[in-house]
Amino acid sequence: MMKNGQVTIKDIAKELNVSCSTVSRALKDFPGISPATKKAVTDLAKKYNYRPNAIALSLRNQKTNIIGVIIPETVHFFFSTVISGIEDAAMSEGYNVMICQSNENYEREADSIDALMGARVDGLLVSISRETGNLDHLKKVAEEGTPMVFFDRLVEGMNASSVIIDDYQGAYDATEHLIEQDCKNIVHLTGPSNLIIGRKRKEGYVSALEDYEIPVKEEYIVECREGTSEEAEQVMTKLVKTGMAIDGVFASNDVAALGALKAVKNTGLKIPRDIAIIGFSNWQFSSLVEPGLSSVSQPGYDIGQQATHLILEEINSKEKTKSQIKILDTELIIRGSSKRK
Amino acid sequence: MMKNGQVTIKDIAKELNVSCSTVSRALKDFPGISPATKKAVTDLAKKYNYRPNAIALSLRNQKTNIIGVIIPETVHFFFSTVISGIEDAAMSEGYNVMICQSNENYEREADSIDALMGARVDGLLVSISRETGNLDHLKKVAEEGTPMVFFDRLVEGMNASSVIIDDYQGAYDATEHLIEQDCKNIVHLTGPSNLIIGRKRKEGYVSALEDYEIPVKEEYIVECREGTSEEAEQVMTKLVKTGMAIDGVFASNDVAALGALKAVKNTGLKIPRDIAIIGFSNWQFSSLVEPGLSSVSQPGYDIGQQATHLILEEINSKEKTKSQIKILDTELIIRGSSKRK
DNA sequence: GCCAGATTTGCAATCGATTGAAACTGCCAA
DNA sequence: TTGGCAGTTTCAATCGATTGCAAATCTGGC
Repeated sequence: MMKNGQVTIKDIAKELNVSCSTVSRALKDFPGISPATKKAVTDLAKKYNYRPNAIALSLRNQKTNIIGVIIPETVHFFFSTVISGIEDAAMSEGYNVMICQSNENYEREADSIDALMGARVDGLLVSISRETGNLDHLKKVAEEGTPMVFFDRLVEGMNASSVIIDDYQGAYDATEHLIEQDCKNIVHLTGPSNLIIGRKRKEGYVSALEDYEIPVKEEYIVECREGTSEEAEQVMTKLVKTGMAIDGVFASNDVAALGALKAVKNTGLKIPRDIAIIGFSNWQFSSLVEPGLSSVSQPGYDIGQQATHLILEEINSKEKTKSQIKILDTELIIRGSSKRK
Repeated sequence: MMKNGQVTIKDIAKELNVSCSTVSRALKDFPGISPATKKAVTDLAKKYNYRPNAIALSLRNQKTNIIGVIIPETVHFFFSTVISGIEDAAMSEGYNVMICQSNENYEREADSIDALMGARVDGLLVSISRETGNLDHLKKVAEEGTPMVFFDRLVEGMNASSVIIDDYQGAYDATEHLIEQDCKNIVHLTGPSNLIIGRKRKEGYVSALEDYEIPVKEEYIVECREGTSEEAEQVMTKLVKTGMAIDGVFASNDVAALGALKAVKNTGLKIPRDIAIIGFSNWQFSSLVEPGLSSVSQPGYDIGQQATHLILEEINSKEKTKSQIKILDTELIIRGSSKRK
């Protein structure tokens, strides 16, 4: 009966009057241990519920079997699916996951990376915060030779593997879908303009219009800086009241799309008959509102899995692997808010 | 310029031709180090971005500064807010967090606990899976002296601290609110009956009716087994069509409440005038639907914070602390779906 | 020139597990 | 009696940081 802490090899060795080496080898099925000793050791280990001390192993092997994750916010549905994918992939390969959320804050992101590096994680999966402009903290990681893979948010200026969504294509598909529903005057509600994903989505929107020879007008592209439903509702209400021709809305996220949906409803116009609406990200609520909100689904779970596979590959290969960018496809989810035909 | 891994005290010692002890003491501002040596050491440490190896410290101090978390699923909004609370509280006290999701699976829960114990976490925060009946894996943890705190899901038969929600009171408040809005015939849509939280909510509903001397009728209590919006919509539509008097709905979760909301709308009845509706959990979408869905908010973030504070208390106290159960209050969130006055 | 006393630094053990090399134990044969 | 050879087991070093205690170095005074 022990009172304090978990048993160690030493405890077992002492009780059996053998050396630590013998216990270690007995547990590992090494040759050169007599069957009697082996049985005594394994029995006692089982009785005391012996677990190898991962800390000691980490120190010796210079390998922690821990993957560090830096993520903007765990409470976003999308990110929580990513975490789920990371978790599953890591666990099935015998790795644990240490998660730090940056709360979209640069300071905290840098501190978290420091903490994870101090913990000697074998690799880092990073989705940088919106605020992050300075890349020094990331460059240090690379210099010190710790593998790093970015997900969801591409970082320019770092030669590292990344797993991202094809935001451009997703936006193109969404816009094309509206065009196919006979929309000719499509508003694009963008997110904050400093994120690459926002720019890519705008590009997709523009390209689709151009390919269908629909003029791109600046006044149809409106920024929703805060990302709240209320903001989008106000913006959209204002647009409708100007009297400009509008028969479609492509919002760069579902929250904004929902705001637009409310605004349109309130003005008495019918969805999708008068104005068709589509969002981006396929949030949980998107299927639940009335009418169901069309959206572009991002495979968060897949992103997590693929990013984890990439980092494990880098961790397990001796020489430096060539960095690669995986671009995952989005999926168009069509619901009532945009289906006219 | 190093090519491989992070610098250690040894590297610095070698470069300056002093011993490891000296470097260690210089970095820790120990007395008895000459100013010149101290400066040389700290300068070099800074230059090489030296970070103490947490693994080595953990081994020596028998303390990892890591908190292990077992959670059913990270993708549930509620749980992700809990994680956020845990993360913030832990980080502010210098702890890291290792998260494993059980996916509501007993085997995986047991494996995860083993992994975390192997990693020698200083304490465990656990929300057990729905499947978990056998408590052996948890009892082992307790025997080995690792502090453990349960959250959200109470575990009967373990003498451990817990942080939970007052489901009974939340349900009581919701029902009382409907009564105060002059509802006299209140339907209760329950979740699957095997969860404790479901039973507690039903009890709250019944108590409120009794306290206001409203007869409790069995046909007004309907189970929604699957927990989907569609199921609730069907159930509710059927109920309304029977012609029984209904002027209020208390659903034990927001998804069911939303289904009821759709059903009522489709029958042409007005919300909240004809039928008032309130749900439970205050999901993200609840504020976004039309009309806004009243609900009972569960303080997930607070649960995470409080659970973390409890576990840190246990970790930092020498003698065994008395286990305590914290019951956090829910908050009634009143929106359009139930506000008649 | 030498020693006391003060200042500064190094040695060695520790934490738990692993592993190459060395050592020990039987046992049989020469 | 001893050499040799398996079959077992132990020794000692390692990983990185810390720390009590010992040792080295320096300073100044006589």
